[in-house]
Amino acid sequence: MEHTVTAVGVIDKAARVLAAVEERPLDLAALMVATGLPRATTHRLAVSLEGHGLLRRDPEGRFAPGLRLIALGRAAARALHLPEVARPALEALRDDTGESTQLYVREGDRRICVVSLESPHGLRTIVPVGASLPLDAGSAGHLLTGALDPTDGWVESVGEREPGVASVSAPVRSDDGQVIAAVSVSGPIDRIGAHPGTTHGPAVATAAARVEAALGRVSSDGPSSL
Amino acid sequence: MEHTVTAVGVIDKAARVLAAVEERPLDLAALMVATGLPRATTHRLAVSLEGHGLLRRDPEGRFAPGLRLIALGRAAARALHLPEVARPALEALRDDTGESTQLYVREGDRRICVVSLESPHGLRTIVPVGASLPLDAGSAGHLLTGALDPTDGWVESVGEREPGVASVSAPVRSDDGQVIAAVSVSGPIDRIGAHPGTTHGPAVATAAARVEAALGRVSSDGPSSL
DNA sequence: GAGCATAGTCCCACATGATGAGACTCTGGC
DNA sequence: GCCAGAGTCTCATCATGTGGGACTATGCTC
Repeated sequence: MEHTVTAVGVIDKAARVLAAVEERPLDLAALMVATGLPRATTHRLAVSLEGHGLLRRDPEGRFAPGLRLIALGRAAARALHLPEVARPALEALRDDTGESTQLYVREGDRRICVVSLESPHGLRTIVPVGASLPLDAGSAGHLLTGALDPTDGWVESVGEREPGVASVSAPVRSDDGQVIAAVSVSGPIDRIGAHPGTTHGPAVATAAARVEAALGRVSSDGPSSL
Repeated sequence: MEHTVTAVGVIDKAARVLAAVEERPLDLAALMVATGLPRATTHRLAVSLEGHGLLRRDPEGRFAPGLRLIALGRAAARALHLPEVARPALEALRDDTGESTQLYVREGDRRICVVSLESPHGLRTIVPVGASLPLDAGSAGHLLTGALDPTDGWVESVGEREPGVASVSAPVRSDDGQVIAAVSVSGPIDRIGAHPGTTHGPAVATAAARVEAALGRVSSDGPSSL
């Protein structure tokens, strides 16, 4: 795997250690293999990261991501101001399509609605801000697992989360390709049809791209999979 | 502010940089002041961290926590297996008190229920796993803001989240004192009274301590505020 | 219980990578 | 147009990180 090289070699190595344990906790030997570093170096870096709470030992003594990363991850999400930054694009999407629009972010194995704008139609989908929904139902949920990489830039679902409701979603990605949010349009099948992506997909993808642009510089100058 | 010193000075400095931007984004000058590092050093470390996605520039060019931290924070939360590890303690608490018990974690400015065990009583509070609730109502919400440090080890609330419902919560902390979850007992005021902490507080605090113990080595050997 | 392989930890001579003062360019305020 | 201070970059210096190997601990096999 390609590794980012910067002007500070120790940080490069430390980043490799953090990346190595992201998938699953590793003992020292496995961490050596995963990072390609000599044992003494691996040990010294891991213990230093542990000292700062960036790694921890699980009950089996293996190295795992540390709890400081939870707090720092929260700080990163907070600093993004995603709901505020995304709102204009979702308003335009609501006005353009006439349907309810939402923005979801992933939290653990669920998704949380962080922006919700309702359609003027009498019959409309209503998702309150703060609503917690599963990942395995609805177009936004599928996107937020990161397992989909839609070639058209959007995915649709029909009747998955709720009978009679269809939705289209597009991913908001960081510069390194990670899905950080999903923009959605949703409405009754009777009005938006069984293939809402055909009609609304491009507009949803455009809104997601606008959110990405509005976020400005997001994440590193590192390798991008976009 | 005291800084952790380990065997790798560059990681010590990088951790200071990450800590400095946790509260709010900082430009280079402010980051110098916050970390006490010379400008060239600060710049070089910040750009290297940015290269790995651990920092990013916000639209004003200030350094902020990077999006890799969101993914790593998720990995840290996942590796903890908190719901599974906490379940036995919550079962014992439910059996001991006869009331519904829950475990909440913080997500942004809300809290999510990750374990929910219901009382055998016909009249009982029901919070589904996955429920997303605000932080400003209910004992668990107050705890998860991190602003409370209850001397008795628990806090109670009455009728805040829902009329007729009272609750007691105790914090689950990492070794460095951060609140990572809240253990709660909740039930109708008519049965558990207007001061449920008097009756159930010690048991809730004990359950939280059991969860902490069950987590084993959690976070660093760094300075503890406990 | 002995033997062995491999885990984790630590030491230290040495090579090299990080340091930081200062030079340089850019930008915004006056 | 001037200036202060932002951000970026260079490079001589030396302090630090490196990594081979020694050591201890642990778990497994016989």
